[in-house]
Amino acid sequence: MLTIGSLGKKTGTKVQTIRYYEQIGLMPEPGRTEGGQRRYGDTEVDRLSFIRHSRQLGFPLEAIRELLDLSDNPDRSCHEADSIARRQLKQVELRMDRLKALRTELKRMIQECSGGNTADCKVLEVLRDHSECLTDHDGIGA
Amino acid sequence: MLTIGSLGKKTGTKVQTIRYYEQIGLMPEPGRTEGGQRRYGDTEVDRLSFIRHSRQLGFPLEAIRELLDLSDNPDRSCHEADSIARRQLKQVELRMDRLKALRTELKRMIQECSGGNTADCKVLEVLRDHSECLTDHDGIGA
DNA sequence: TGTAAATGTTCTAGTTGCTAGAGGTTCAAG
DNA sequence: CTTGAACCTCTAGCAACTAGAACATTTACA
Repeated sequence: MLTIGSLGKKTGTKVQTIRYYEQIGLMPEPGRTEGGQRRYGDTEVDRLSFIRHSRQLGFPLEAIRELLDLSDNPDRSCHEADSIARRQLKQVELRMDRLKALRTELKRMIQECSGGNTADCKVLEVLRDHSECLTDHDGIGA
Repeated sequence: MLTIGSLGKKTGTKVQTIRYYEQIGLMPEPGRTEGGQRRYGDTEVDRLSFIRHSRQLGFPLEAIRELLDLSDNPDRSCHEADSIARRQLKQVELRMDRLKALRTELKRMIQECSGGNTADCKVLEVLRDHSECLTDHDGIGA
């Protein structure tokens, strides 16, 4: 039986985060000691590992909730899990494309820095001049 | 003189977002009509364009605040702007590296999907098996 | 057995960068 | 002069946590 702290260490999760997952129903309410402290077993270690690994792959918590659901019903079709993963891959590729464009522009900006004073700073100039760039209005690499 | 709506259209910014920037002191308080509606001039168009363009390049609002500050003081050194940009480039490259790793793992996952039922779904299996991956504990492509 | 340190508890509020809605006012066109 | 679009303020919500206050429990060691 593990304390919340050791579970955290085992899975690379902060204690507060584990409690947060419990609060939003992603982790089950665990057993408690007489004094009211949480105690965890192997099932919980596995579940939390699954969650953390999925998070590291960028899956949003709602997608993880679906995946856990699929995982709990072994007779359902694999296609659903597959399509969730595909959706996630699309997201990742989209973000990569955006970041690539950003990197290019940032590099250009930096290369042109004269090192003088800000009055003729290329960095600020590029930032000011909106027209030069591919005006991707809902931009940001979110 | 522009209304907040036309300023928004000109710069690709939602009205609420402009008010939010004002609230956090990134945009100045503009003049008002007798009825209390905001009216903007060219200065504000420029400033907001600068902000939006910087956001599209992924700069956090705090960095933009610094950049605007530099921009307002033309006698200060360009190096500060340069180093902010460099910091930002580092962030972008870090995120790209992470996303690249994620993409690889996601692709592998998807390719191995058998299409059967979830009991032997590779996607779920990979997600369950934490050991296979480069355990990047504070991971996420944030 | 006593006690102190480490770890646990709940609750609330903050983070970033917006976005949405309620409920009301002003403005510009016809 | 009316109508309807666009404005106003204010509050709350989103994701996915993180941090802190104020207190309780557990564990290790003397």
